[in-house]
Amino acid sequence: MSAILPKLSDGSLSQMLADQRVDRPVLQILVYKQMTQSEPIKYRFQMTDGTEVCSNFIVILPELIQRISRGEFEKFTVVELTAYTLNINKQMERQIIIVSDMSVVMSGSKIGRRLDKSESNGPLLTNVSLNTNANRIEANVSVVTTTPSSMASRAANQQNVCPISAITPYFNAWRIKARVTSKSNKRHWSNAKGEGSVFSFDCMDDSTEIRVNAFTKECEKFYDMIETNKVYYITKGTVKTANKKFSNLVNDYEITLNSDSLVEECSEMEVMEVPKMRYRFVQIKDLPAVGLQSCVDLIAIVKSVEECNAFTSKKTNKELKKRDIILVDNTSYEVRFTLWNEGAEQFDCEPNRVIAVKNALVGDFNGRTLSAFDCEPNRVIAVKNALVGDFNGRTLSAVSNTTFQLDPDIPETNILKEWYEREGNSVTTNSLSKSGSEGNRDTEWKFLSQINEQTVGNDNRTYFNVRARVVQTGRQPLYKACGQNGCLKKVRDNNNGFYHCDKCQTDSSQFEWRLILSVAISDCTGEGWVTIFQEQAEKILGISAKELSELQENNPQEFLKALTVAEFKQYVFRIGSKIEHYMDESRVKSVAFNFTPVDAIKHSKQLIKNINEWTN
DNA sequence: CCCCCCCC
Repeated sequence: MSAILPKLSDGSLSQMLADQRVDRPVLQILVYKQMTQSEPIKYRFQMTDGTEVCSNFIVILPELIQRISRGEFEKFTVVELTAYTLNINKQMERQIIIVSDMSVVMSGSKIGRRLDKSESNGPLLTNVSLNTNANRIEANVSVVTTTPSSMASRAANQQNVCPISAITPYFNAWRIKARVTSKSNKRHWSNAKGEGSVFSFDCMDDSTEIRVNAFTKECEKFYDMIETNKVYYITKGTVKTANKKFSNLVNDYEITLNSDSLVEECSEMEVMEVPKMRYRFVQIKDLPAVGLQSCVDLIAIVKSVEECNAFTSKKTNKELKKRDIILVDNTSYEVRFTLWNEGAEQFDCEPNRVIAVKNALVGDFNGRTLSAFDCEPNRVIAVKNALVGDFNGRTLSAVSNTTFQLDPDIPETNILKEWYEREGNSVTTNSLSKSGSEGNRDTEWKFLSQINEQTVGNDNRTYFNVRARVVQTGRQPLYKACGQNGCLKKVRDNNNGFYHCDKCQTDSSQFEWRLILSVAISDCTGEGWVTIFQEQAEKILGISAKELSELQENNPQEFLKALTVAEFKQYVFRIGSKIEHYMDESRVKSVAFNFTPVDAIKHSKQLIKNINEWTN
């Protein structure tokens, strides 16, 4: 092998395990495997620094797991650990290294064997001193605990901060640095077990989000201190399985503060790197595929704002206030979004602004609607965590942790504004919030094994909702189409610079790249192939047919990467199936008409019910 | 150890 082999950071493992911070150690992967079948998926890696071997590298972050699925970290690959955290697992009495980011230095197939010490980089400190980026300086200073300075204490603060996604009930040495995205009111409760007060807040870092609860003593201690949008270090607390009844965040766990808990506000300097807000936007058009009572985030134009009305609930006799606003996005679909009580009174936004909503509740009154409860309206335009409901269609509601942002500083805002100015303000929109049964709510949920000649109609398409994982994508999705007068027929290359269309009977030097993508999808009962056409194919791959064709011609590696972005992700697909008869057999053929990524749907009671029915 | 996610 003539290639220059990468140098491993010899000695780094013993330092790392002794809790001495090593910045960006270069290690070789010897083997890895998936730890459990259950969610969340975790991987355990065995790595070497040339001398020592450690089998306790754990990968939890979805982004990294996706890269594992794509084969990026094959055997013998040399990687640089760009972010890791050492944790002492008390139950198992051993150290675990949580890897939250790593990059490939050289692929395993190029190296082809285990590297040993003679090929490593010699004493580690030499390696460290070669580099002078900010992280490295911090890493070095943090070891010098005998000479405290502001630098040193800041470095000490940063030390052992782990991503929220690494928090599980199985170790308690975590320390997170997180932004508070919403804070509840203080509530009093009394029942058979006693009485007390409680409040909760949602925290976010660049890995994920988590709900934090504080009861009675901790409620009094921390309620005034916690402020929305501020960043805190939090350490010590009881980690338990999240109660989905009270939380709509995408996290299996939540934290309850206890008497050992420490909460410390971050200095100005330190808050910068914690993201302001994380969204998983769903398009309005796709709301029908979203389960009722789910929560979604979306970004939209505020088309109109109705009056705030007060009325008395017939069910509870409670005095309620509500305000409806109409949201529209560049799918040309609109939905009604209902704000409640203070949120309804205080909402102050002229039409035609862009709104991003986090955590809206999806319902179905006269189509799909969104609603919000007692939310503090910021001057914002993105909705996070809207709840999907089901009164006569689909609606969106805001719940207590729903937030919005007006004209958020993200690329989607400009895309929407441009669309609205160009055509959106004049286009006829399809409302998901009107009477009738449009949308997918009447579409039956099926497992893949249930889609067969008994369930599929003979002549027309039968529509189903399925939740499935993409396990493979076809490698030849592009074709040259005629493109004249809306003709999308495949053309034949005359090999003289002209392309012949059988349908139009023309030869033209022009053609249009189009997509017919085949994907193999799988659920817990079976698998099958579905066809995805142009617009939906561009959407699932996140690239236009034209851009993809350029990659195909100029960059085979990037082409393959672009083709496989959807692999191993889960979606809810709305598919149409029909039986096609051939000479000696008949086959069920399916087309995916739209889809929603499952991680954008959060928890859906409909899906959970469906799965429970199947498994019981 | 706690909240109902409300209305048409």
